[in-house]
Amino acid sequence: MWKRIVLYGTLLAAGTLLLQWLDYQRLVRSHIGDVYVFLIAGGFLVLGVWLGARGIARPAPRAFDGNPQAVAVLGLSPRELQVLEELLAGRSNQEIAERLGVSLNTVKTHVARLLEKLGAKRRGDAVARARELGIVR
Amino acid sequence: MWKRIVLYGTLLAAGTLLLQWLDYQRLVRSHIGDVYVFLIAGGFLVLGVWLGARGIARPAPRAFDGNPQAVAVLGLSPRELQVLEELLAGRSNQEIAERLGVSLNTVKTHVARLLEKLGAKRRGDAVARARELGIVR
DNA sequence: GCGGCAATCCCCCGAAAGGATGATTTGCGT
DNA sequence: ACGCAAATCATCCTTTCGGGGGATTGCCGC
Repeated sequence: MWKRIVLYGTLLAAGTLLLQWLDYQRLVRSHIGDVYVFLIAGGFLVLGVWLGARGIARPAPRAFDGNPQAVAVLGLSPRELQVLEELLAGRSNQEIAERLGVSLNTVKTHVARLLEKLGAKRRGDAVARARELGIVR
Repeated sequence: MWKRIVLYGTLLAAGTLLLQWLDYQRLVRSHIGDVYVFLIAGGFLVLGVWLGARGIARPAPRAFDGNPQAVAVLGLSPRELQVLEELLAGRSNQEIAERLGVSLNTVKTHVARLLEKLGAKRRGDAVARARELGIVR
């Protein structure tokens, strides 16, 4: 983050210096000054396009943060989120139990709580809702 | 497309006129001219950011095709694809039967064929695989 | 016309999933 | 020290899924 700010700041400084230089040139030969004005405008336009493309377009492809807001509102515990990931992968309760190193009964209670917290009647339903809420990808 | 070109052209022309005016002002009161230079640079920078954000970032959210290749290779029938969509939504066999206007048994056979064609043991597994293959979103 | 295929429906049965509770342990904040 | 939430495991019971058959209809290509 700071790296990018420094980068952009440097670019701005460079652009400013360029402007100063161009301004000087323009004062010396004032007849062709309009050319430099266009160069300045074009240069900053290109710079802006570049910044916009990689700065603003970055968050456009949807950053999957796991949507902490929704998680907090629903009151999903860390363990339940883990189980939710397993559900997303289409695993059975038994598989989840083995992968998480807990008993089948424990997985069943976690799944049951996920179902009620997400307002779902089936595990597939829970996955679909979680995806809509942006909790999982 | 032409609409946008005309729009951008108009914006450029307006910016040029602004530049001309600012240039005149600068010549009159040459001491505060640097302020205008910064305004010009900033204005075009903002314009460029705007253009870059909505022009270049446009093709980023790529279209979803449904991956006909994978469907053909797996030999998935149209009806099976319909059922697959229902599975993605997390619906039960009974719900799917009602929504598609067929019997529960029919849905079960469709699901069973989807499972074997997708190499899945559970419906959730089938959904996960179909998503990986790009058949569904 | 016959073979193949998609789509439809049926039955049986075992396995998986879900609902309803209850209980224990552990860590965390007041 | 106490209360609370999370995590854990359990039991009993019902519903849903999935696997194994089998069967019919309609359409398409050879």
